Parts: sequence; structure tokens; C-alpha cells
Amino acid sequence: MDQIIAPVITVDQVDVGPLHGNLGFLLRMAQLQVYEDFYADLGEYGLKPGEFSVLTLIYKNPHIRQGVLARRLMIKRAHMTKLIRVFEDRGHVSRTIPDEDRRAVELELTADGLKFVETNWDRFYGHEKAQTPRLTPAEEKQMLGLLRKFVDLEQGDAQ
Amino acid sequence: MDQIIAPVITVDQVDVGPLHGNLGFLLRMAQLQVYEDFYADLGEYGLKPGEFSVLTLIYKNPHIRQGVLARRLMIKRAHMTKLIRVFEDRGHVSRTIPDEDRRAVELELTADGLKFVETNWDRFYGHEKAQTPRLTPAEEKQMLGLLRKFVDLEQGDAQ
DNA sequence: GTATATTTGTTTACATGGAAACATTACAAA
DNA sequence: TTTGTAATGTTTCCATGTAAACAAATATAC
Repeated sequence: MDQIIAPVITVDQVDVGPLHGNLGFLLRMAQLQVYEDFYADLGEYGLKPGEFSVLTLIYKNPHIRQGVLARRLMIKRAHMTKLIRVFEDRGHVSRTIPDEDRRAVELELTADGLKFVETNWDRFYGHEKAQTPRLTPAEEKQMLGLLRKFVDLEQGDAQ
Repeated sequence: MDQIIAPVITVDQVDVGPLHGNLGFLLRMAQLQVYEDFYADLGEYGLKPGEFSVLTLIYKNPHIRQGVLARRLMIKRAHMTKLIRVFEDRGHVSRTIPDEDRRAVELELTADGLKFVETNWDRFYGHEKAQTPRLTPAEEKQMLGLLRKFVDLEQGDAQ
């Protein structure tokens, strides 16, 4: 007796339903894909996106306070404490408690930290170019602009 | 003797440098903001974005296999195992091992799971509307289209 | 001035998610 | 067949990130 077998759904047949128009879902997927590319390229150097962002902001804003850094990168203070401790242990970042406000902590790159950032700068920020072009250059520019507006980072131009 | 005090950097004065044009960074920031809104609205109901996505896909694709679901949502198989176990314990999802391939697991909503999805559908997918409009409707539509193209989900229409 | 509230960073305990090794089943080669 | 290889899901261990309670310093109210 023949049996009716339900067809097996393959990945590209999956009906994502309303997720098709869901911003949170699409942002998450996009981010995962970008990170995947990132690690495929740079994983071997032990560079991580979040860590390098932190160092970049300290590099660009010496004496920035830990809480300001955390808010700007949307990293929780509790987590920032741990991140900074690692950098301090590596000798890449120094912490100073300012006299004006002895609750705060001001951050600075050490000489080693500076060297690390500068030698890895291109490897890190030149990275986007290498990717498989999922969007045309015009589309990518458009998307970056929309994202900046979305996250309220429209002011000023890039480095 | 007067002392020269270095000006304290505030959040909106932070120079983000090349992160200004960095896709990974902007995507991450955008995603964090969307999730923040989401939890502000729906946190009290105990709904989580990832969980509801899983249920939605099982709802829209009954008998989908666990691995297919994982790949589509870019969730690692190891993690999917844990997610599905929770749904099973809650009585929202049932697992079946098909005869055609006894390694696989096919997923289905239980009656309770179906009820849960349907009663929470609007609360979940009607959510985007309520947000502070960071983008105009036209810009939002544009962004969704670009994101879909970016993540290769262009085919088909929503819902 | 003193009391209260807020800000800043840390600690601790927990939640979320991934990597690697594994067991089982299916497939391919000979 | 049987022998090796790949696919599927699970387990264990670890990394990343958050929540809540806390300590210290500052700001605010009276």
C-alpha cells in the first residue's frame, strides 16, 4: 500500500510569514551575516568587532569616561567594566579617576594600545570592501544613511 | 594656581570615527534599539523576539525540520535543541521523528501552541507601528527592502 | 548644613548563544 | 555487503551579555 509522504521543506522554501516585513528580524539577520563575514576574514587575528569598537572610541576620544563610552556603544555598564578590565590586563588601556568626580573613570590608550589600534586599523576598517557585494554601492550608501538616521547618528562625517 | 581642566566628553559629543560608516556597527546599534523598544512594549508578556520567530515559522511551516528551521533563522543547531526543548516542556511544540529519515526531527505546534501564537499575533506583529517614528514611512519601506535584499529574502510578499 | 536622591562603577548570580566532541542514521564507494 | 563519509541532533563546556544589589561620591531639597 502506497503511502503519501508529506514533502520535506527545504531552507529556501520556508515561509517566513510576517517576519518578511519585520524590522527587528531583518536587522538581526543582516547583522549575523555581517559578523559571519567578519569572522571569516579576521577571526584568525583574534580581533572582535565589539572590542575594536571600544578601542576605536578611546582612540578617538581620549579621557572619555567609562559610562559615556558604554552609553554611546549601547553596552551595559556592568559589561563595560569587564571589557575594560581585559584591556587593562593586556596593557592596552589605562584607567584614571579624575579629581573633579571621583566616582568616574577616564580611559586612555597606552602606548601598546595605540600601536595595536594603528597596526590593525586597515585590517579592521578596510574590511567592508572585501565582502560579496550583496548590494550595489548606491544601495549600500543608502542603507548606511538610513541606518545612521535610524540610530540618530546623522551629524558629522566619517573619519 | 588655576588648573586647566580637560572638558568632559558627553555622549553626543563622542567621535565615533570610522564606525560612522561601518555597516556592522550600525546594524548592531539599530538592532539594539529595536529590541529595546520591543521589550519596553512587550516585556511584561514574557514574549521574546527570537522565541516568537521560532513559533511563527513552525506555525507557517508545519512539519518543518529542526535543522531547516535553525538554518533559516541563523540559529546554531546546538542552540535550537535547547529552544525547542523549552517549547516542548511548555507544551507548545511537538517533535516527531519521521520514518524517511530517523536522524531528523519534525516540528509542529500543539493545540496550546497554536492558541498561544494566535492570541499573541497582533501584539507581536502589530508592534512596529507603535514606535517613535525614527524614519518616515517611505524611508522605513526603503530600509526594509534594502535589508531584504541584503539578507537575500527578496522573493515573495509578506503574510 | 544635613538628609535624601541620583550617578557611577563594581560585584554576583544568571541567561543567552556558540564550539567542539559525540552518537545515530543515512548515503556513497568499492 | 562493508567500509568510509556526511548529515542530524545532542551534550558539555565556555564566551558573551544582562539584572539586581551594592558601595562610594556627588547633587538636590529642605
